[in-house]
Amino acid sequence: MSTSVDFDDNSRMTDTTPRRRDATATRRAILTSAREAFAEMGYDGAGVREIAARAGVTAMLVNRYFGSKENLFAEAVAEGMARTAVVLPKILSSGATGEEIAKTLLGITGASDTPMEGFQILLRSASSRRAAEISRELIERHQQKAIATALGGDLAAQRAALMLSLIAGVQLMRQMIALPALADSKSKSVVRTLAPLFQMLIDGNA
Amino acid sequence: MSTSVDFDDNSRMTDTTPRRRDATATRRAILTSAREAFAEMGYDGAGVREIAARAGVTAMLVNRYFGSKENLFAEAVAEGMARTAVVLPKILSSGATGEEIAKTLLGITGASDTPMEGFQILLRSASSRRAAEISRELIERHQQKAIATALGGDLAAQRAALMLSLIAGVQLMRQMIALPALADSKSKSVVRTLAPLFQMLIDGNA
DNA sequence: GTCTATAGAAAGATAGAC
DNA sequence: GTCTATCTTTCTATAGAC
Repeated sequence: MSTSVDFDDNSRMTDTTPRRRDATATRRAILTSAREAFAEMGYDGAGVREIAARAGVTAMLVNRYFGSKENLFAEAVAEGMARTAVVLPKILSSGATGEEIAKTLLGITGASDTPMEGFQILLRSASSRRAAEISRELIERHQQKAIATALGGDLAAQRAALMLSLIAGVQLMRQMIALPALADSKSKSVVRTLAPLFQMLIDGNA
Repeated sequence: MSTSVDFDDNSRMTDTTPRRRDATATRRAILTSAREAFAEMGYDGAGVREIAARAGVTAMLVNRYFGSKENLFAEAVAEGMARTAVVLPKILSSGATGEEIAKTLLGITGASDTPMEGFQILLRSASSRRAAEISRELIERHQQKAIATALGGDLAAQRAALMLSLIAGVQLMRQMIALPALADSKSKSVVRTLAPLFQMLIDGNA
């Protein structure tokens, strides 16, 4: 590298400098963009071009950094699920009541941008076989085990799985399908109906 | 029968006879094929070519009979939901217990071809905005009202909506995500945990 | 009524300049 | 490290023969 240092020193010759040249920042921007796009439009709906455009780069870089769309999706789901993962086990481990869980759930499934991004990606991407596999792995590792531990008692795994089912179902019907009875009606009356279900899953049945 | 066969009689002029020439049967075959394909692979995953091939026709006829893929999907969801619709309200209206519902649900979400095709299409197609709209309309009209009527009592609409949420969530986690705690473990222990939830939605809470 | 053939758009991924 | 330009495939939808 002695004599041919002519692209940093004397930048007169090759002065292009197309962008900011920060690999980690670019990678991070793509991943964030992908997380949002997948949550909004699902695995099939979100195109690499669009994800790249949101991140301010070209489609080529997506494949350069992540190899393929599938790999990008796996990382996006992992990050989304990691974010979501902190919410539920936390409120459970501190001995929350069914009503508190119901309130929390309804509070974070109303707006469009939510802490439930992991589940949203999952729901919007359930069509893809590969996406389902990736999701199962992540749910099992991050969500179910943490919830089952927090719940404790008999049949903790099943109760945790059913709690996840109920949460996913509510998010689906309320946020994505927008079933009026859940989306439009007063949160309070929904909480009243939903709370005892969570309470029963917390307590376990004799 | 007897003398008809005008494509056999004067077959000298137009002798092609490419297929059987039964418009309603062809249309019906396409619709059936579409219902299965959408349930299996979702709106984006199922291509018109593949749907047509399963029905034994070419892709062109799909658009001839249904105008577009979106219209075809709408009809397929409608039929799938109508089939699913008869299951739940029926067992509810006859005063079923939570345990009976739980047993029924687990019985029809294990196999691959199920009476829950309507929900399956919905879950696999939740990525599509248009699919969600179509589904909401159909769920509201066919499922929720029937269930709410069968349930009766206070907050019947919310209770029905939550029952649908729970059903959809269980189907999602058990059949599509294949969460081991729900998919692999003995049905009996899952029923034991699930039954009181349904019972509570049936009774309504004081 | 059904076919073959193809138009036209959009997808994911790659090559090579700078 | 990032770009432009392009390859290849796949999709929905249409045109026209029979």
